[in-house]
Parts: sequence; structure tokens; C-alpha cells
Amino acid sequence: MADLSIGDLAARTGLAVSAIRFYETHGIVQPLRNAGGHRRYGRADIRRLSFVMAATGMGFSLADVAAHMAHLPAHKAPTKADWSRISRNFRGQIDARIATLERLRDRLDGCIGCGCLSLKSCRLHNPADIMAKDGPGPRKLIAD
Amino acid sequence: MADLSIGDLAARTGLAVSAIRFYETHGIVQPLRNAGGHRRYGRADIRRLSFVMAATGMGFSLADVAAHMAHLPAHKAPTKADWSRISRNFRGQIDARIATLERLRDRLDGCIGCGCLSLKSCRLHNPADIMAKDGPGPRKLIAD
DNA sequence: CTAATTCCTCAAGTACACTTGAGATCAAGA
DNA sequence: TCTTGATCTCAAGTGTACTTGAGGAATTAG
Repeated sequence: MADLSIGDLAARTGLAVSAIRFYETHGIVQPLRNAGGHRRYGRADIRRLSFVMAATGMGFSLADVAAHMAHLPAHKAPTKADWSRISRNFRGQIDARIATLERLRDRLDGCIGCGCLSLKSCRLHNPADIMAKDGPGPRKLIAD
Repeated sequence: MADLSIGDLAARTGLAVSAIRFYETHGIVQPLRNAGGHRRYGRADIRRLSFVMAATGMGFSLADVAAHMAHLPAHKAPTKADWSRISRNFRGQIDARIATLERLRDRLDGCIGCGCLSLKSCRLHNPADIMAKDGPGPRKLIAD
């Protein structure tokens, strides 16, 4: 009920209209169309987009977010259980990221103390658990 | 002493040679040149690049990182005090990011409980302190 | 000394996340 | 009804962070 135009949705989420259309190409929202071909959204889409904003704003990729949201029903409003499951999954990723940041912070604290004068002992210089598993390359250092 | 080739540096940091050259265009490293025009790095550059990897890996922009590193001396090895100052400054940004992630996490916890059935009360839906100051637009949500 | 590596520069390409613009259609208020 | 504003599609552009490739010179292992 009370379907929204793309402009309404933009106004309510703070996103640009173009961004909402872009997210649609990633399957994050799947609006219906009215007689004239204009997109019509439900209220649940406000929440979807808020979730996307929060997650991408924290540095998670759209692909990541889209993968989580793929578990939500397409056109009917997600249930409490739907959102709960997503929240729990995503929470794991957030916790992982916090842990990594805390490790980095602790290392920097160590550097403040040691002055980083010893290459061998400096933990910043050997960030083994920050760096990815498969060989050199800066690819996806914080991949979950 | 013991100056390193770009390949040596790549091997020791895990970065691609092309990435190190790219960082040079951003002023992050400023190698000398030997007679044949090849870049020569000092050991201190290993640490510089490790710092960059840690920071960019956590989602900080190169510009951010470069701004911090601009306070390090260009060609002489940074002193303990130099690194300490950078560590302290950067620590502030890390703490801010951790705090934002924790807020997001707490909101998700709230959503797990409430099931996000109320648009008005859902905190994910009104992430005022995640969203930037100046009006709508997803620009730089996590800017420090 | 030769051959294989490594390195050089510079231009162009890639991936992600969107924005901008053109040209046309749809919707809503005076 | 008219006209302004919102929306449509599709192509191309933007910024960030790099990678890839071409053509050529320097370095190093045998």
C-alpha cells in the first residue's frame, strides 16, 4: 500500500535517484511499474536502502550487500524473521571488521611505544593476519 | 644503507611493483635514482608501505594516508617521534571508525529484537549519526 | 660477453560505485 | 488543457585505485 515514486524514495532515504536506479541493476530493489512505466516502490524498500547505505557506508561492497539482501523476498515485505537473519549474518562481518581495526590500533599503540626502530619486532611491519592468505598482492585485505 | 630496488620492495611488502610506482605519484614514497635511472629505496620505505597497506586495507583513502605521511621526512629515515605522531593521529581515525561500526552493530542488534516492523522507531531507518552533516547524498558517510 | 631479468616511461585499460546528459514520455497543478 | 516537473532509457563520464601493455634501456647470472 501507498506505493512510492523513485523521487519519494530518494527524498526519504537521502539517496540520489540515479543511485536507486543503479541499485536496481544489482537486484537490491525490484520495483513494480505503473501504467506509464514509472517505478513504484513499497515502504519496505526504504528499509532495504537504509540497510544498503549503512553497509556500503562502512566500506562493504555492493556485491556483499546484495548477497545478503538476496535472501529477502523480492516483492512482498520482508518479515521479522527475514530481517533478523540478515542482521545476524551481517553482524558477523561487522564484528570481524571491528576486530581487525582493533588489531591495527593495538599495533599502532605498540609503535608509539617502540618508536618503530626495530624492523624485526615491529608488528606493523609484519601484519600477517591483516594480509590475505594467498600470496602477495593488496587484493581484499579485509575480506571477511 | 642497503638500498632496495622496486622489485625488492615489492617482494618484502607484498605489493605489486606497479602499485609502488603508483604510490610514488601520490608522494607516498620518493625514491632516489641510481646511475641508470632505476629507483632506489631505503629500508624505511618498507615501513611506509606497510603503513599504507594497513590503512588502505581498512578502507581509508590514499589521500587520507598520504596526508598523514606528508609529515614524515622525505628522504631521511623517520625518527621515533615522527612515527609516534602519525600513529597517534591515525589512532584517532581508527577509534572513530570503530565507534561508528559499533553503533551500526548495536542498531542491528536492536533490529534483531524488534524485527524492524516499526518504521518510526527503527534505528537503522534513521541512522542520523552515520549520515553526513550536509543534506542528502551518500557522499562520504564515514568521513572522519 | 651474452642472455635473461628487471626496470624505465607513458598511455590505456579495469573494476567499483555512481553521476550526467540527451532525447522523449508521463503526471499533476493552475 | 496546458505546461511544468518528474520519470523513462541508454550511453557516456567521473573518481579512486590500481593493472596491463608497448617499446626500450639497465642489471645481473652464467
